[in-house]
Amino acid sequence: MAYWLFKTEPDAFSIDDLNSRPDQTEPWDGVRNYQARNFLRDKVAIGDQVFIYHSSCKIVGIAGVAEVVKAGYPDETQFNPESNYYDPKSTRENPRWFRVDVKFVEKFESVLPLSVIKAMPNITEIGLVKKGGRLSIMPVEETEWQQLYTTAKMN
DNA sequence: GCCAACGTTGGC
DNA sequence: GCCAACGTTGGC
Repeated sequence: MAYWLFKTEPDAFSIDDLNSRPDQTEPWDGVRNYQARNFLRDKVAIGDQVFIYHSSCKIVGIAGVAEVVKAGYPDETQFNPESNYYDPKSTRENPRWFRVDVKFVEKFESVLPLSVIKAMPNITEIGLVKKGGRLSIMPVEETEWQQLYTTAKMN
């Protein structure tokens, strides 16, 4: 089993939105970054654990946990001219963009803020603190996952 | 295939 | 709203 972090803007879709769905699942669509695409297409597997990260909001940080319930499959929005995520260069024979489905697992009582994550001395590999923190789908090492999870639960 | 220009992300 | 850090595009 692997660990991941998915970003979302809570103004558009938050962990509470995920939790409030009748079946508590959601397709993670609209990712249009090749590095993130490669993870979604090739690496993310059923049962993997996912930190849900809130970005571009008052308190940015890790808000809770989800679990992958469907591995990578073509993102239908790329074929829809009406969609914001439409990509005219993508074909059904050779889809360019992929997505996965996740289900709600838990919401932390308080968000683990990015400022705290950055101040944790052993958290050095996660994409949040590398590459300018701009990747929207990133792997999390198991040792870092454990530390982040424990810290989030203490808050 | 290089690289400048441009667009986007995202923390602050 | 600013701006730094990236990613993408397109001319050559």
